[in-house]
Amino acid sequence: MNNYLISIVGPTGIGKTALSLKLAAHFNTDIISADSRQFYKEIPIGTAAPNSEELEVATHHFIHHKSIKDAYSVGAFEKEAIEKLEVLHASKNIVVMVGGSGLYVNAVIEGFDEFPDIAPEIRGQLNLELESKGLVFLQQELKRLDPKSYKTIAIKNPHRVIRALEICKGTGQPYSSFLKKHKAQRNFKTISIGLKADRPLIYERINNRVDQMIENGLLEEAQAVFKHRDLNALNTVGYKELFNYFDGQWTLEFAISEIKKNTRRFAKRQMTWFQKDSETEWFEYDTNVKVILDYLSEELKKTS
RNA sequence: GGUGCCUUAGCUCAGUUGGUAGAGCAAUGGACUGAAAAUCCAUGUGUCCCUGGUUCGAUUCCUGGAGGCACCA
Repeated sequence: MNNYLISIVGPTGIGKTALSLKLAAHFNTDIISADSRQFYKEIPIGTAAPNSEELEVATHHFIHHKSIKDAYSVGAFEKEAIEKLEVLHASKNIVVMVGGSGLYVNAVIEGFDEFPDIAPEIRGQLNLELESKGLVFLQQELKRLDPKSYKTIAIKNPHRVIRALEICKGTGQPYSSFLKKHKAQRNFKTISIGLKADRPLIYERINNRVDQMIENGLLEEAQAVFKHRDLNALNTVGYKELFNYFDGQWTLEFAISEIKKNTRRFAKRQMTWFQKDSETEWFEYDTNVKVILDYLSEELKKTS
């Protein structure tokens, strides 16, 4: 018997959660979340995590399983998600995955190359050097330690440069030497479906959803985590803007309009990412679920 | 009603000693191997408010008009 992962992708606010619930109910299965911010239990409103009613429709995994204070990464997620899928596939041959974090979706479907764990102090040190000596200095370091990566990675992107350098320094070997670029062997087949809509409609839905989040208590939620604002988990749309309001730098009105703008830009980046995958079958956001189920049953027949 | 200033990209404004123009923000396109809701890259043609005049040529100078702001009545 073949095992399957039905992966739902698309921009934020388009209705992925609602579709995932319908599919999970139909196939009587669990939902794996691949959303890099819904992991955190302290920030459910601003991340549009499924609410308690929705969480009861199906068993969810990787929702609210971490604290904003936990260090977490896509590598750890890949490992946990694959382990979880092994367990679930033992009793269910179909599992639903839903999430808007392209890198995390890829981690599960295709896997990454293996990298040794690197002591976090190395990255801390590199970030200090970025501030004191500048990006050009780090670029030259990379040129010396890993000329291949120097040529291939986005050299103007500090995160990329620091990531490559931390591997070089932490392992004594070039970052590029770990990149094998082969897809991981998975014990399941993936069927990827995407939800789409016209740009103005997506933006309108985003604007409305932000207003709804404010009504639902986003300010209180952000206030409660304000003192942890430096944590990476809170470098998140909906929080970082409100922190500027709490600071007195921005008016509430401006902060809210910035949240809307940054969410729209985020949605655009998600679309750019997901469009690349030619395996994904795209449906209009309001497609009747029957149509999607028909497509899925065809695909399940085809590959079994 | 009078006087002065203003009207240029979606917004806020530069600028052209007359040769049809450029910044910031917004917007758009893209990248992405353990920070990813992160981070980074690329992209600037618009009746230069309208009208007539001067000129080889006017967004720029002049006349008239419209709208805005300020002050004086």
